[in-house]
Amino acid sequence: MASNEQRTAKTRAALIKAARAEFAASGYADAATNAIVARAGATRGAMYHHFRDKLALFDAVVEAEDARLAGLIDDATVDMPDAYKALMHGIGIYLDTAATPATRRILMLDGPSALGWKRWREIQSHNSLRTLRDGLEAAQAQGVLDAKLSVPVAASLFAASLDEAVHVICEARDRKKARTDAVKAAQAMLDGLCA
Amino acid sequence: MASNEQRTAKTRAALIKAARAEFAASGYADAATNAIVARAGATRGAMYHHFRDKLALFDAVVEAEDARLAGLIDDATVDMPDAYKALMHGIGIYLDTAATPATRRILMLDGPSALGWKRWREIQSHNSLRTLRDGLEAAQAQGVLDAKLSVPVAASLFAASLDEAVHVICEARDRKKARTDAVKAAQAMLDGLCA
DNA sequence: CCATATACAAACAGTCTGTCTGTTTGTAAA
DNA sequence: TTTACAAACAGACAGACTGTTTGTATATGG
Repeated sequence: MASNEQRTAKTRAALIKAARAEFAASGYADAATNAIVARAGATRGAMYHHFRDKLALFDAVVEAEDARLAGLIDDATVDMPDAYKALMHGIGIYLDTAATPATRRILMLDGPSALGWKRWREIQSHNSLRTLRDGLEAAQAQGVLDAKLSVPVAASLFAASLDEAVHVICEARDRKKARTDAVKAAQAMLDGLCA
Repeated sequence: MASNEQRTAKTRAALIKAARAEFAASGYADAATNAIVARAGATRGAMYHHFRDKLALFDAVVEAEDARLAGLIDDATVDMPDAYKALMHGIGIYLDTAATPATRRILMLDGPSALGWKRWREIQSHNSLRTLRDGLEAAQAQGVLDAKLSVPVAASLFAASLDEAVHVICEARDRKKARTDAVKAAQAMLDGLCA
């Protein structure tokens, strides 16, 4: 009927999707593997066959989530020659996409704590953080960004303030106003990096 | 012999101190209450008498830790009339103090995940984040900081990049160089807020 | 068709949290 | 000072959850 490859792909995908929902709803610590496999229509046996442990499953979810984010940003900025404009546009996409409960909880709340900062940043380095680093590098090449700055460090610090902006926006009573304030502050800081 | 008040103070202090060490060593999730009370020379019964649950104990540890941080910054900047200089000096203190394993793990890794971003920021709002907000407000009053920016929002975003700087410094092979790079980027962003 | 590896199922042991019950110690009024 | 009560603490217990282990079905390659 189904080849092993197909079975594996199907089961893994179902588990990751279910895990994403469960981790988003309960947080990493309180998400029971039982609830995950139930939602996926699988068993714990299958889960522990495909993933070393609960953390490995979470790792896969984080990776998928951040890759999705990076894809959205890439698509939206791929044909923007002006580095500064592309950066500001990418920031907007990031703020709007990451400000969903699931992404926020998984990527920027439980991610660093569960995976450790190092592994968490390593995942982002290939995905969402890469888009920002590429943007800053382009800006530096165009002479917009201060040549004396370390791009990786500046990208990390700036990315962190964007993550914080997501939290600020999500918890604000007036999200619209919070978003404008946050964008204003982020732009000011970006301009500072460009001085 | 010992009054109830004294007993309570002694036990609570011992528990918080032991919990700090245990949370720092194992992280919030993997720190067993058994290990905490053993280190404190107490029992789980005593612990659950003084704290609603493990999370309440963690909350107390976070609060104490952030208060300590704020105190250090306050002391170091209290008699600096120039707002900008005080900010830069405070940033240095923050980077050096928060870059210890215990503070980093408890305050900036497990804090947001375990307590939730809202509660975590609420604690910092009274302590370390307050020192930064006060500094930015003073800068705005002195006409240094852009008057159009929302100080609370700018403080949050900037604080997040400082937290990130701590991670970057701690994980870098060359901490010295990482610190200079981070300070450079942070100063550039601060200057952007001042433009 | 057979032997083996892969995919999955279910029971099991160990750990840990929060609660409950019981005991000791302090406090305050009679 | 005795007595009644409340606070501080100790230890046992139940429930939940993770990771492992053992067993079974399905696919794959010879």
